[in-house]
Amino acid sequence: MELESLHGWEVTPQEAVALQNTLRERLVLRPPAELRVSRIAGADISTERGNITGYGGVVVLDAMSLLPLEQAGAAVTLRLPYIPGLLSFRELPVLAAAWEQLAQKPDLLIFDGQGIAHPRRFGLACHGGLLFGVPSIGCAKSLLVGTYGHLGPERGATAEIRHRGEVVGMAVRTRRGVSPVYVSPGHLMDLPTAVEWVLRVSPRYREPETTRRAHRLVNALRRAAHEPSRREAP
DNA sequence: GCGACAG
DNA sequence: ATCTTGTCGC
Repeated sequence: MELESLHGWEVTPQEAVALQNTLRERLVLRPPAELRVSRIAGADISTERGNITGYGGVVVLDAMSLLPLEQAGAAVTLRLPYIPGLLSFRELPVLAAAWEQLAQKPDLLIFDGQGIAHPRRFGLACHGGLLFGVPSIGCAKSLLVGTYGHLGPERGATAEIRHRGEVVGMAVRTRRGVSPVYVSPGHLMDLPTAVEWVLRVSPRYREPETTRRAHRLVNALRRAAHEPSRREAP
């Protein structure tokens, strides 16, 4: 039984921290031996300034062609503000609502945030992978913790992210001359496999195609709900 | 105590 | 993350 169901996401920041320290013990930082990725997905949310409703979405792509196969979206009232280190408690309720609508779950899920490159080694991708029971990767646009050394300018260049003496992730250059993305394992995943997949799904742009598709979906959902649909006008 | 701080 | 116009570069 998931601890989340016991608390129903109604947690204080203090309880959330305690929950992270407990759930972290369940992480498996190694991909299943039989892992075969044919469907790969991205998840993201979008909000308004007032921070009342969160629009979340998951987009599933064919792992080879990177073409969309299925997508699902949801709108949920956010319970927590953004608190560094507790992002999963803000985003997962709405992402879970979208995830449950998928007819066919993906083999791998990439989150827009950290995996174990986190103060308590339990970032969004760890929590989400564990909650959904799916191999997951964290791919963030900036660092939450840790530092890294020299990174070559060419696509494919990498540099280990270290935090408290441990390698927790990798800075990965997905496009020449552009700032890197920060990759770390979520659940049922290891760092080399995570880096390999992020590069594979980011053939042209800085961010993974999965993340880009999810980002576009949730922004469209938010605008459709906020902006009066002003289409037909005789 | 002071600064840092995914989205 | 969101709010926003123009602007620099391939």
